Amino acid sequence: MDTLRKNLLFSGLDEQQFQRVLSCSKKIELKEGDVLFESQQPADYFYLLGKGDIKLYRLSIDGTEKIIELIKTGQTFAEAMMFMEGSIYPVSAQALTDCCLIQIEMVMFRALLKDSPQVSLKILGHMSQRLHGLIQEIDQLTLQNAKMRVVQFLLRELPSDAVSPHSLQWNMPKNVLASRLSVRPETFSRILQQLAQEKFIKVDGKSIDILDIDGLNNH
Amino acid sequence: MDTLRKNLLFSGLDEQQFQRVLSCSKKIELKEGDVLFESQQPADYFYLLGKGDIKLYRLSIDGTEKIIELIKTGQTFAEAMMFMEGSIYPVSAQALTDCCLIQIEMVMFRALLKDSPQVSLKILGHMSQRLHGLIQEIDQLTLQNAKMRVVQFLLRELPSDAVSPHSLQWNMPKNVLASRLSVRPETFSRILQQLAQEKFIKVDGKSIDILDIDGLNNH
DNA sequence: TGTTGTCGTTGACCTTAATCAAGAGGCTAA
DNA sequence: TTAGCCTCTTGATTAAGGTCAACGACAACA
Repeated sequence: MDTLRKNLLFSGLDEQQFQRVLSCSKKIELKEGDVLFESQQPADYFYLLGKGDIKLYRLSIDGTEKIIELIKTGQTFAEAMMFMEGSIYPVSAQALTDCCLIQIEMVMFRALLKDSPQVSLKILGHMSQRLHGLIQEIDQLTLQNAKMRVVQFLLRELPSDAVSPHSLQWNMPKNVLASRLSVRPETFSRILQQLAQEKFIKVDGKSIDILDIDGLNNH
Repeated sequence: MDTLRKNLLFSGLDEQQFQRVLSCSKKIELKEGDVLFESQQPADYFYLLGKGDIKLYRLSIDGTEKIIELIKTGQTFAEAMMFMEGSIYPVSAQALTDCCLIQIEMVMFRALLKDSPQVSLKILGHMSQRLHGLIQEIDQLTLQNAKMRVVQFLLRELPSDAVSPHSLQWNMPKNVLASRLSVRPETFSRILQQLAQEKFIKVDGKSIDILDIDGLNNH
């Protein structure tokens, strides 16, 4: 429950309010592969991920999966659905690794917001950011090609003060990254190989060395 | 200023609060083609469209335009950016027709929110919906092909109680619709023609008759 | 130790929709 | 009226990326 206290979202709360949040929270553990919720299910809870990785995704009719977002330790998710009439999850959530998370009742939390404008504003901030991110996503899907998307993705994974060379590492399979980027695994592989040939990166299993950040920036 | 009073967003305000909103609002008029704001510009205002049509769009480096959203009379827009640090517009806005709109100062309005949790909740609701819409958009871009997108678009333009046949009409050029759907005008034209051949619709200039709603629903 | 399964890569081929090019129709302005 | 400019459509071609199939690497495991 320490994770909860530390999360920015709740930092505007006084002790009493925080206790109220606690009282409608519950610890949840997931094994790798467990499904937390599915798209179109009623959205009664939102979550704070304490440990592990979660993927948010949508399925098409023919079963194809598109990962909308990868949630990492410390992030909250699904809180954006709290305010819709009907309020169903627009995505499904599945654990990529063993996870430990905190489940918070939306109804209770929403009630709390009436007394606490600061928290409302914080959530609004979160949602603005997510909105911005989604617009950027649409941008990339429509105005840029697959290679650009991969490049942008790599650049965004870098800390802002990174200098070449810099090493990146993932603990999830490459096809997950591919889906996140809306590219087939085969294409993802080919693009990485191409970037390696151009001496921008060096691929070695699940880690990628970024050799030339500036080079990547100019396509 | 009557438009303002009628908008749902402000319906939770008492007279005094409403006066505060008024005091930081201004009426704006645009001619067709006028640019209201551009992407990356500091976001100081949000807007309520009283009359006309506005397009929100992004430009790629090579000048290609992708319309993110078409705003119709009565809608508010850009209010989602109110809560970002830095707070810049993620899109550009241009008038498709002569417009009449109300500009509201974000700083002032944001201050108001601290005293009025109901309005905060309303805005949160709005943003949830927009978020949901964007996710659906990504869904359509990645999990569906161009024809499906057009079909979904047509279906969504129908009022929920519509029965076949039903006539739809636009006052904007077809290439605007095409960009909204992330399809080239040529492709859009071909798809409409194809749907017409399949007897699902009948195209006549700027109006389209939907002949078979059920047929469209099953692709 | 081999067996099985997953993951990643590679090659050959195919499909979708973009691109390029041309022309038809409509509207406005001179 | 014609000229010029849009918008829209249609046809031919192309390119990006998806699909399919095969295979090697590697881990888990009996």
